[in-house]
Amino acid sequence: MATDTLEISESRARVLDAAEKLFMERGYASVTMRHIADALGMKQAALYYHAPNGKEQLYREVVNRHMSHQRQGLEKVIAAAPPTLEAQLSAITDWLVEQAPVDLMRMVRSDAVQISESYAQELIQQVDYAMMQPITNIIRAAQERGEVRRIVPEMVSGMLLALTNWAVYFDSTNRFSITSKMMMRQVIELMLNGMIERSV
Amino acid sequence: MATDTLEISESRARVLDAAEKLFMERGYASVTMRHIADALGMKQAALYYHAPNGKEQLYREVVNRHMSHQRQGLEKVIAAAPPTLEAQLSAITDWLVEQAPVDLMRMVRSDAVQISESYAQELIQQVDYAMMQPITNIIRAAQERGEVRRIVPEMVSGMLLALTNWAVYFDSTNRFSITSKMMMRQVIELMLNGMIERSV
DNA sequence: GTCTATAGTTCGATAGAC
DNA sequence: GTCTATCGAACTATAGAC
Repeated sequence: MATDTLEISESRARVLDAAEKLFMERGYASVTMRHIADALGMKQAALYYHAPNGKEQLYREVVNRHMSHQRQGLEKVIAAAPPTLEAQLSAITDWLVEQAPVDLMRMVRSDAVQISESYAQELIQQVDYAMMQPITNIIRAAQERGEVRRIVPEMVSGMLLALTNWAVYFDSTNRFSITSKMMMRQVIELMLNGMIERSV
Repeated sequence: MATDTLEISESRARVLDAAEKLFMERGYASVTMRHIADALGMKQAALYYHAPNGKEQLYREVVNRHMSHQRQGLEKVIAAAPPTLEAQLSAITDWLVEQAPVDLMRMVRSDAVQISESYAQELIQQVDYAMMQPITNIIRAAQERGEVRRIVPEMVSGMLLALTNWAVYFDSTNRFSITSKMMMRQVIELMLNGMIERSV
């Protein structure tokens, strides 16, 4: 995968940056090659010098680079975090909200599907490897330390990804005076301790 | 709003049904008037007899009807559920997963935005009124009964919507041998009691 | 590397016959 | 109510000058 991604030719990175920003914000169908070219300050046809294989392949390369970036970033912040579950989960959600907002569900169910059904499956695998696995691993480790109850760890990591996406979206609607990062701290606290009043 | 929605002329309902199914599955931009006409077994031009105000207005009417449907359904199942928090939350998620899968985040951030920025704001209001409020109310009631800790209730209802959307999506990827309804039961149990091992 | 020009499609929407 | 035919706009992509 991504033989081109190895050559980060500076100008190629600029193209991928502009394409990523637009694809992730508006979705595959809504973004035209003209939009991307405009963002780069060039004409639509000139973009085909940098993306000679067309829009579809450009989207694939954007996703490949993004998932690679996520996997590396997650592994890095997890390794750097204190070895407690709450600290690690906070480090993860901090990292995720700092990245450009990504709607994983829309990517799989709307964007990837209109490229091809098989690509949607491929994207699911990429998300699994790049984003789910690193989180699942620390949940499982906490279970083995006896800190966490018997719960399917993949369920928890899926929840965390879904809730982070939602927090970023929620923040963008300006309904609360709280940042998405702070909101996720509260979400983590809630997931760890539950909603139920226990003061007795 | 929705002066036309009052006349449920049977054939109009068929058009809205077909449009809703496609819009909710693929998103506004990816669905063409031809797709909708095909689903109804008619030619693309014939669809304009039923939707004379075009694609944009058709989407708005689909959303209006859907939100009205959600509000009525939520109020109904909440009223019918046993007066305990867990039973009411389960009734809510049961209802939500039984409906056609809806990606609220994509609707606001991708679909509505390309109609107009102001329509995106309007849709946020509709989601608030139709889906957030009914759930927020029962969280707040449980807090007043002393069952639930001091948490912003809107945060909990937002989480529940996000997680239900995610569970339906997750189920559609066929990764677990568990239905989204059962998955949401476990999610509710986790949200109530937390992940932390308390056996001591 | 970027441009103009344009081919080839597809889309939303309208006109008019039946 | 549904059809055929078509217009104008927007999109992907290519060709070729500079």
